[in-house]
Amino acid sequence: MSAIRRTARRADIIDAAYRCMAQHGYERSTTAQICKVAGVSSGTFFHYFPTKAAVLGAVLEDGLQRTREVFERIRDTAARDAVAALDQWREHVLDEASDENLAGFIAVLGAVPDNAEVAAALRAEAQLTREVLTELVAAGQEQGTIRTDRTPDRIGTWLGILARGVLEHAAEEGPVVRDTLGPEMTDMLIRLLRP
Amino acid sequence: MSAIRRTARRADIIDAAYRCMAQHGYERSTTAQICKVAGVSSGTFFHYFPTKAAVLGAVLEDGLQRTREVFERIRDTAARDAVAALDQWREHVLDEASDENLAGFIAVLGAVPDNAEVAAALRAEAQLTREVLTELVAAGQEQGTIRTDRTPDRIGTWLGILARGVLEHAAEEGPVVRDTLGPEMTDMLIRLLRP
Amino acid sequence: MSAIRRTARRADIIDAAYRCMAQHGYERSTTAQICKVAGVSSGTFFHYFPTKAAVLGAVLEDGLQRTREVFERIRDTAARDAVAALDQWREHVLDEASDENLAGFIAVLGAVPDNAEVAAALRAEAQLTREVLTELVAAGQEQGTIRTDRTPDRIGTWLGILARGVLEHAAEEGPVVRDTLGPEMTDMLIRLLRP
Amino acid sequence: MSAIRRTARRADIIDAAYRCMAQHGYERSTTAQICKVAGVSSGTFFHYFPTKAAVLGAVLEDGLQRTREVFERIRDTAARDAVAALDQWREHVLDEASDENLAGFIAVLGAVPDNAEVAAALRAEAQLTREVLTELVAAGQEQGTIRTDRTPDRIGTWLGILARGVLEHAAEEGPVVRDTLGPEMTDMLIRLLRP
DNA sequence: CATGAATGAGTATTCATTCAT
DNA sequence: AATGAATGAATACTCATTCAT
Repeated sequence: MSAIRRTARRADIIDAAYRCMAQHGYERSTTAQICKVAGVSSGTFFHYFPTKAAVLGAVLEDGLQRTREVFERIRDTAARDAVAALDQWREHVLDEASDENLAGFIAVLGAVPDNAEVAAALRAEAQLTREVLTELVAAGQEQGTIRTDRTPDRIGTWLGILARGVLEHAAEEGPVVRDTLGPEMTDMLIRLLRP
Repeated sequence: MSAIRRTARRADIIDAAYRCMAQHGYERSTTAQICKVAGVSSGTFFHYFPTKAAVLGAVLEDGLQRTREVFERIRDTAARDAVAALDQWREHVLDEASDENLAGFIAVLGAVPDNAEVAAALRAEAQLTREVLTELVAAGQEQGTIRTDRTPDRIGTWLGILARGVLEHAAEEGPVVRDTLGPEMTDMLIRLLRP
Repeated sequence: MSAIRRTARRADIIDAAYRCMAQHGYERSTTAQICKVAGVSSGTFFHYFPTKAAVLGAVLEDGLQRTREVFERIRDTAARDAVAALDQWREHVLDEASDENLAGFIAVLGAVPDNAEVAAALRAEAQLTREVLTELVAAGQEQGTIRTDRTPDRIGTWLGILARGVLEHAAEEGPVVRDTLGPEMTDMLIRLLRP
Repeated sequence: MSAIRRTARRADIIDAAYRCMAQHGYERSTTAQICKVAGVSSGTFFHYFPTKAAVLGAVLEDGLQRTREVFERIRDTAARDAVAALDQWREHVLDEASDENLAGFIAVLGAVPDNAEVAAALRAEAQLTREVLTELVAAGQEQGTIRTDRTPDRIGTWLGILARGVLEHAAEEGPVVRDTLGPEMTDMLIRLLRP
């Protein structure tokens, strides 16, 4: 069997797991259900992943990969123009909040299984976010567009808190009205960060 | 058996369920474990609660009761001094974030079981929070201490978002350092809300 | 529920497991089958034993208990009359060889699961057998009825080997014809042990 | 592909199965594991053997072949000198007991799958052993070196029992100390068989 | 009211075997 | 001939819930 098809199967399962867990949480998503959604047999499921927790790990790894790409671009922008980078980040947060599945999926992460891979992926994501935001704030401070009465690290932390709040809000309230939240968030950021 | 003892038993179970679920999530907290922590038999457990979901409902109801009390006081203060009320609310949020169990428990709520009682309690809590915050902001606007370029409802929503972010942050990072987060939050609120 | 009934249930399961495993071996005896034979549900099975291996452990523990009783009597006899004790032991071996289930059960023990309890029980049984046989031979040597050109330990070892051979023979050939094997065994022991 | 390579593959699988089963028993040796040890894919495995039981059958057939060769030689010797043949047989038993894998493999045979081929091989081995030993004893009786107060068949049976005991002993105690067991066994045989 | 033995549907996972490439 | 992806029946074990005592 070709490597392409093999990858496709794997991706199907990851995708199915993502959707199931976003809707019903980790524990209530049975492997049988994921198999059904992915259109594979239980045997195939365990051919690709040793345990159910491992698929969650793969889902997170996948998400981490996408986050890395987005943050890479934000990082590049920040070096030139922190305000523009901030706006990119804001768009990214709103994108996530608008993705119905993702918003639901975040909730899952409150009750993760004891699994090294899963824990590692979560830590990596948190670490990455923290790093990039801190860097972004530091750049803004140097460029004179962001207040300097707090350390980049602390301001970055609060940006993270804000993002989490928006995501949770979206998970609760359903698909967030982007047109409302977007401008409001811009306004908030200006007030919070201006020198 | 006296009504007092009956109530005590019930409270023991609720408390045990709260602690178990805060630590391991809803699904991974077994009734057996809750019974053990509460010091009762499974028979007794199901004597007081028809299902496992019902205990979660009771836990939430309990929390809602406490929230009501806190918010009642905040409401009273707001009528006279919205800024002072805001500070009370901020304290309340920090209290919650500092309560290790509660921070963990919030995470649970991402993956709740299909249960009318539970859903109702959650809705009531959200509704109450929204109402009080909106009211608080409206009062502040009238008193001239809060910006008036947005509706009380929208500003209230963002306060809610902020609170959720802090709670989630606490759940992830462990017991939050109050001394750091507290002043920063005050600063944030001032920047966000001043006219 | 009374302690008596509780013990009875446990005993039922142990007995069922013993019979199933004697007939089909450990791996091929499913818990479902054992439950059926014992007349209990799977829930009850796991209420009394944490794992399938644990029942095997209990079966062995049970057998060890019976072995202890038999060997206690043999030990007592040996102090006075080693030849008589030897005959008691021979009877015991033939009893075991005649028990169709037991003969089959011995075979199981070739492929035991990795389980501490099981391993311990097997070791205890082997140890006990070795001890008693060694003691018996030593007594016979003192009483002048057993050859003294080998150590009690070595002679005891060969008695053990003989017993294993008889048991295996019985497991293969079906219910052993006691009337044939009995006298022959006496003859063998005389030839092997006389001074 | 040449017949030689074909045979080699087959032999590899048989050898791998032998080693796996000797170590973990029949049920606990998975086809995947055997494939890995043999260095072939599952497809190849099932190309050469229709079922897992069939490989066990082949392993036994292989062993039977080797047994035949040994016994052929013993048979030849017996016609001239039963005592010498007995010593050859004793060496053979000790060889088997010293072979760590074989000793372990014997244990497997307690829990064999329901399979005609396997059963046939086992029966053939038992039959052959019985025949040769009976013949050997008969020759010894004619040569005046073995007691004549029992039939060759019964004496042969006891020799078989003894061999089984030694094998089981080896399986339990690990690699048997040949230097100890060898002379002792000679001594036993002399005592048991002399006229 | 309190207990804990009993239940059985449900779950993750294993593994011999098939078959398209 | 050789591969290894795919299958799905089978299995040990969990856990919310019931009910006789």
